[in-house]
Amino acid sequence: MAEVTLRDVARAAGCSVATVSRVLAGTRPVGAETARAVREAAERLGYRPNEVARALRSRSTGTVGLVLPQITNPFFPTLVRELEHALHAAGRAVLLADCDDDPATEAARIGALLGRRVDALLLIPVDERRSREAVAAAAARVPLVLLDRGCGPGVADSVAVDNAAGMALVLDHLAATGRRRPCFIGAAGTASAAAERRAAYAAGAAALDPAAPERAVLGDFSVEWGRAAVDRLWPARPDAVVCANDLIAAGALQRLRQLGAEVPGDVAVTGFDDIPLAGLADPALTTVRQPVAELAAEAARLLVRRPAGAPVPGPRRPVRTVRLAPELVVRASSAPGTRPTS
Amino acid sequence: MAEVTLRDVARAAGCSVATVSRVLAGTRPVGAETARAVREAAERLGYRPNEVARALRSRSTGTVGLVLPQITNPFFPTLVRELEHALHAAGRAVLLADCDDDPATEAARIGALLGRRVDALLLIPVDERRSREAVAAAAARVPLVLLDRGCGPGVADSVAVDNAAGMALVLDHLAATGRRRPCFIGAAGTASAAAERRAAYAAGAAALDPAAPERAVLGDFSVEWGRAAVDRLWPARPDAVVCANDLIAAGALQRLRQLGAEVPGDVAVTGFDDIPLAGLADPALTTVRQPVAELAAEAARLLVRRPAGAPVPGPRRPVRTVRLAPELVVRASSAPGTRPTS
DNA sequence: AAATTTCCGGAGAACGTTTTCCCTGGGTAG
DNA sequence: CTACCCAGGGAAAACGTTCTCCGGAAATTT
Repeated sequence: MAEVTLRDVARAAGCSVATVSRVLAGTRPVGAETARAVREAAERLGYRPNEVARALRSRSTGTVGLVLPQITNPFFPTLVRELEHALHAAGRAVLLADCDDDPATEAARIGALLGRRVDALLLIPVDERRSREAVAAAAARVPLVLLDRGCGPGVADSVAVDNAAGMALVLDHLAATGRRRPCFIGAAGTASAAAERRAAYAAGAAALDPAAPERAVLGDFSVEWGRAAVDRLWPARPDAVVCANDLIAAGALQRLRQLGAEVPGDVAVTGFDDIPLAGLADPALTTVRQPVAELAAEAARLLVRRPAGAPVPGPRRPVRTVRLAPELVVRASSAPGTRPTS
Repeated sequence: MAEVTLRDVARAAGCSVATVSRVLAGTRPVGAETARAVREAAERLGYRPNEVARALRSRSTGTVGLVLPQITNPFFPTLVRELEHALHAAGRAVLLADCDDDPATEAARIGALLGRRVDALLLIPVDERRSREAVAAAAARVPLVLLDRGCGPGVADSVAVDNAAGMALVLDHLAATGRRRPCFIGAAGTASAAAERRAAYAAGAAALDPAAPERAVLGDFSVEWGRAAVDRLWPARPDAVVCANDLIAAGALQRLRQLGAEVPGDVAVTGFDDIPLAGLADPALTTVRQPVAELAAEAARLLVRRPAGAPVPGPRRPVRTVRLAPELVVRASSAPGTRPTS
């Protein structure tokens, strides 16, 4: 009653467990009549295979660990959603681990997931440097794909948006709409997204006008920092504030308006990521949309397409890195200045 | 190399697998010297117990399924975070399932989780009615706690905020700050939160002024609906717009300002849930904060505190329902009207 | 001193699958 | 007619734990 097993089905169908297993798994041809009887019995008894036993025997749990820094970071939920769907479509369940933005908990969670014998790990590292050791160790035991952020060269396969291209889109757009004195509010961390975006801004701004002084301040990826940064930058009267992500941009927008600046009249503001908040801000935020669904699909593909054989073939297999193209989403916050250099 | 098992440790320590198991699990006293040898061997070989085998034998996976309607609903991430931490602290891993707001996928996901032999389910039902069947079936097989939303009476244990109390807090606050002509933007769904909040509003508004006409419109829990609803309500010139959640409130706020209404001068706006967006809106949103951490802790407690014995004792065990008190968070959007009934 | 209990340790049976053998019977090729 | 092969089926060995017996030695009681 409590638990219908293969034995019960076999007994009811009048054959052996082996046969039942073969019918249900379709691993070997079975006589038509027997197959019918088995299926009928399984149906009638309400047989549900025990995934745990299956996992033990076949050495594969059909489970993927998803490790992220902080689920409350508004960029992650949509990513998690896409990943969950992509993986479920591939018949894999998702074990979720939230690291509270702390490398130590991250290492602990990774360890716990490995103990649970996940087939693979999908991981957004907390910190480029301090996550490296745990990530490398995990990658040696199980297929692992890094998402959104890198973790040092050659550590593991990774999928991320092309941050440089995204930043270039922003700068081109601003230049095309007549902005000449941009500034940048970035994040100081070693997280690769932070580094790549600020490097791309620096490169792009220099290309636009080599003579212009580069105005950039660095903090973290938060609304608070966006507000604070504006206080530092506004006195220089930039005509565009380029932010390293949407949260910063939201904070900047808020503070600019408090200071009496008109957006986009006096100053344009741009973000990065296109989190749901971006469309809701007032004015709505021009930003760079990450191709979240493609990111997820690509990550799932990398996980599954691990060539058969040992889970981790050679000591130094080639690491695959996928970069996806972002898309510029132009909204009100960067509309051409209605109030020219008056 | 690939996999260190109890056998290996036993061989290295010169004893039997049974002894090793006992030492490591501490289930029975073992000689001091043997224990030391075992621990040393386990440490040296880097033994990590295989949770799958353990699960098969002990009929408990140490795993909890977390089923939610849509992880992208901004109220859920913080809840997920707290749940993940609470469960991890109890030594349980979290299997995540996103239902895409569809009862059919919800049923499928529940089935998949049961196949994976989760020890328990934590579930936020998609729909009060259409989720009932699947939820009841699941509750018959494994401990199940409903979160945030109910699913019909007597189906399963549940934990949620006291929506009526929250709505009362809002109405009291509005009355105390001189608002006299409130209106309500609610959600029509059968989700229990929607129903409870609109009932509580109706009750509270009638209590304040039995003669006042009740102005309420119903849609869904979205920003778009908030915007649309304002177009319907604003002509009546309410001095307060009470919204069934923060998303609606955000939309209402936006539209009101587009229409030239001053918030909070002309009209106060309130939300519900206190999602991160609430503090970021302009003006910041007065709302009802759900005690998310307590909700999570209580849910975890209910799951674990299932009395030993059969997972589901009687055919009709008493259902426990926990209601937690919310807290009013007063922000700018409901500051006392600076522009009286001029 | 004998009888009983306590303590420590091992052998081995589960747990529910999958998979490797092996067997049997009937068909086909030589 | 012999030899071989193939399809269909069963017995049983894994997978890595936990846990129930059981046995012997030491400690305690009678």
